[in-house]
Amino acid sequence: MSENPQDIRESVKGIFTEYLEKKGQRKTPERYAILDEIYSKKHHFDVDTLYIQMKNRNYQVSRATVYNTLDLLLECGLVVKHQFGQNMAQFEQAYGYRQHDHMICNVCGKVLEFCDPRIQLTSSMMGELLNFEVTQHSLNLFGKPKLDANGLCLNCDNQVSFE
Amino acid sequence: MSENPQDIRESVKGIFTEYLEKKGQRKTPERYAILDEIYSKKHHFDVDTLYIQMKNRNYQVSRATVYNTLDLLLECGLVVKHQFGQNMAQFEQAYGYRQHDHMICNVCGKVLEFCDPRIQLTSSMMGELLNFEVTQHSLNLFGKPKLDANGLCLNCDNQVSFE
DNA sequence: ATCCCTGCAAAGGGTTTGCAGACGC
DNA sequence: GCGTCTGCAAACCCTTTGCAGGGAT
Repeated sequence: MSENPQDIRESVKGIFTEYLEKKGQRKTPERYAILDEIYSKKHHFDVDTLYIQMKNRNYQVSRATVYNTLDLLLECGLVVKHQFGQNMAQFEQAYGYRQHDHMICNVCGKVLEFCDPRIQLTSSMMGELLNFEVTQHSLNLFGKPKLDANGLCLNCDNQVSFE
Repeated sequence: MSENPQDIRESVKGIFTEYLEKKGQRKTPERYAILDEIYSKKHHFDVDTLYIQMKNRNYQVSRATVYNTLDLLLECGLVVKHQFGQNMAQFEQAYGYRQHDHMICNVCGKVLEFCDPRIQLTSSMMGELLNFEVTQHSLNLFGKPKLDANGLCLNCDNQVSFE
């Protein structure tokens, strides 16, 4: 049922191709390189990280192209976008990954994931009630990490203080 | 149990005073004017709207002071901040208002509110599970409004088309 | 050959910052 | 009077845009 990482990279390439053809858009190497970079790394990223990563791999793309391609990937559902409260948008892979939501650490900004199927119930119930066809949801929990006896954060192992 | 609008405006003033004194911050007329403006209007607003509103009332404050004061109000819990996905942060009153979440219209950007107590359950359960003391949450549902037989949006009554 | 896409750099827009003068304490 | 807050404008940062050259079709 669930594909391995390499299969996923092939699958998303196929989906992207289909999408580009349907929309009459060009299949440029830059676009595929960006898609592949996204799906070869860990789940979350921001535009600049992606841009720098590709530059470090000696694959030169402009920021404009990164933004342009991300728009396409958002539109065909291969990537989702989040605004966790900072200025910078965060993105993540959307294919081959189960539905989940996010817990954001108030101290270090780290993002953890969790699942709760009840969110789906709320989502569909409220859509019905308010006359919307819900296309996306985002539940973000913000919190202070609990510390162990030594004042170390149980999640990031950093020394944190709450003055 | 629930206070009327005028009582609320007095209550928040008291809370703000207490907070400013505890933090050793000055009680400037600008700060109180901003707080009062926020609690005299409808629930949601953004920085620029607030700034313009005050200017129109001939109460001149600088944007810098608005931002500064909003930080204080966020810190003492009288205001909450949202990022609904646009560039602009949205704020809302946090005192005297029941816990709720938001449905954002993909077409017109309008924001509706709803309540579902199950979110609290998810929030506290996930805090426990992930070792966080959850201080805030935001659940945003994004959706396409359902249309009536004439293609009118059931929520905003505007003619909308989904090309 | 067409004309969309890329890369570059400049513009945009919300937010933050630096500094001088004002004023709460 | 001291030290912080305000107002103004410039700086900042992420994102978008305009334009000329290049590559997909």
